[in-house]
Amino acid sequence: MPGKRASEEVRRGQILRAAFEVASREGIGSLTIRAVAAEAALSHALVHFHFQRKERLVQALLEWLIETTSVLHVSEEVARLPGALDRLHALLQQEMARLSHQPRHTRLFLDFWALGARHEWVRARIAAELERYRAAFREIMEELLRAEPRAFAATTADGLAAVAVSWIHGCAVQAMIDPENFDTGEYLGAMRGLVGPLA
Amino acid sequence: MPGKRASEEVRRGQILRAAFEVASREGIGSLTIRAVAAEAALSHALVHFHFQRKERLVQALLEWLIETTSVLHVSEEVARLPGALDRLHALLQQEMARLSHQPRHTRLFLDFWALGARHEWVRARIAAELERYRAAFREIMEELLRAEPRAFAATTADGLAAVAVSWIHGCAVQAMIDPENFDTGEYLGAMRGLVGPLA
DNA sequence: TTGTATATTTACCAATTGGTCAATAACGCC
DNA sequence: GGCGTTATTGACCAATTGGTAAATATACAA
Repeated sequence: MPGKRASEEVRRGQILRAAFEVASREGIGSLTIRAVAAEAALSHALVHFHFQRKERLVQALLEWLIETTSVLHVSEEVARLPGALDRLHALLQQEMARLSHQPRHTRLFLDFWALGARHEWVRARIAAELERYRAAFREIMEELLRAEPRAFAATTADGLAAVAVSWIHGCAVQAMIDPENFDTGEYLGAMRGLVGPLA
Repeated sequence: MPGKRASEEVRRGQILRAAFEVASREGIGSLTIRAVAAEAALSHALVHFHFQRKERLVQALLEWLIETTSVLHVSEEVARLPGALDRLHALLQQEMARLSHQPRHTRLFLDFWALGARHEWVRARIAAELERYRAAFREIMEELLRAEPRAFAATTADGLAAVAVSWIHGCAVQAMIDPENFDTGEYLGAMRGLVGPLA
């Protein structure tokens, strides 16, 4: 006996939010259509009706995750900082704060990351997002090189951006597995100590 | 009709190697007792006989993985390098090389890492290993601080070790998801450019 | 050879899973 | 109110899964 109807758009959003709840709580490996349906208080057949195959639901969930994760948005406030180095520091700090403020998003991203090692479409999608991330850092690094050409003579903007991205991701996985020993201030201070003296 | 017998030790090793094959090929999520048994050309009941529950097999696999991964072993050659900074560079280079030379181990580690976000015993085991890893780096960093007290005045050995570990792990996950854009030389060169000028 | 311990297997069970399908009720339209 | 469209549901299916138990062949000792 069918319940109340809803538009396709509303229903899909509702199901995707439920999928996020289940996946972030139990892991993508434990994401079942039935669990999602139960979370959304719907029948599992309805999930099939809106997403056809399970793979498409997971695909849509990855898109949803990418869209709803506030990743590397250079805010007005940060952009208005005078020195390129200060902007870099602010950006690193902002990204580290994000890891702590959206822990479920970060954890789920790690899940997809692991999934990407086996499923080509996941790998490609994340690689594309990774490229955007790297490009945003590269921009800042180019400014930095222009501002302080002598101090950073030994490196390139690409290289510096790569280091920054690697570092952020390393922090993400460590914060996940060993949160007690993860001290944002210490990590940031050390990075500042490394980059700062050059300028 | 039972096949040839084998000692418990031999058989356990055989099963664990099969488990590694399956897990590294298809992911931990797809690791089933039957798949492992098929890989080892044994009956699935025998796997149960030797490991009781599936969780124990996965547990044993994590131990096996940690034991057989050549992680951060400071070789004689590296230890004999004169400068602390040179030793650090050599160590970073060695760790990056490991990521490329044991890609299946690295991938499987990432799988366990993601698993650790949901299973306490995985998290605790990896956190312990992470602490060992960090401690090894801390040792080098302390030497570095002793050798160049003025250059690294703004940081601590703990902080520097944390940055190094974060960076290595960030490289690991990036190399996994986006191998085409992962250039060891570039990454290493940029890190050298950051740390080198200080000394 | 006979007997015993156990490593190994086949057969089986219950639960879960992705997926399909026909029945049905809610909704907009006339 | 009647009617067609379709979102929604429960029932069902086949495959896979972790796990158990009894049967059986193997290795080894007496």
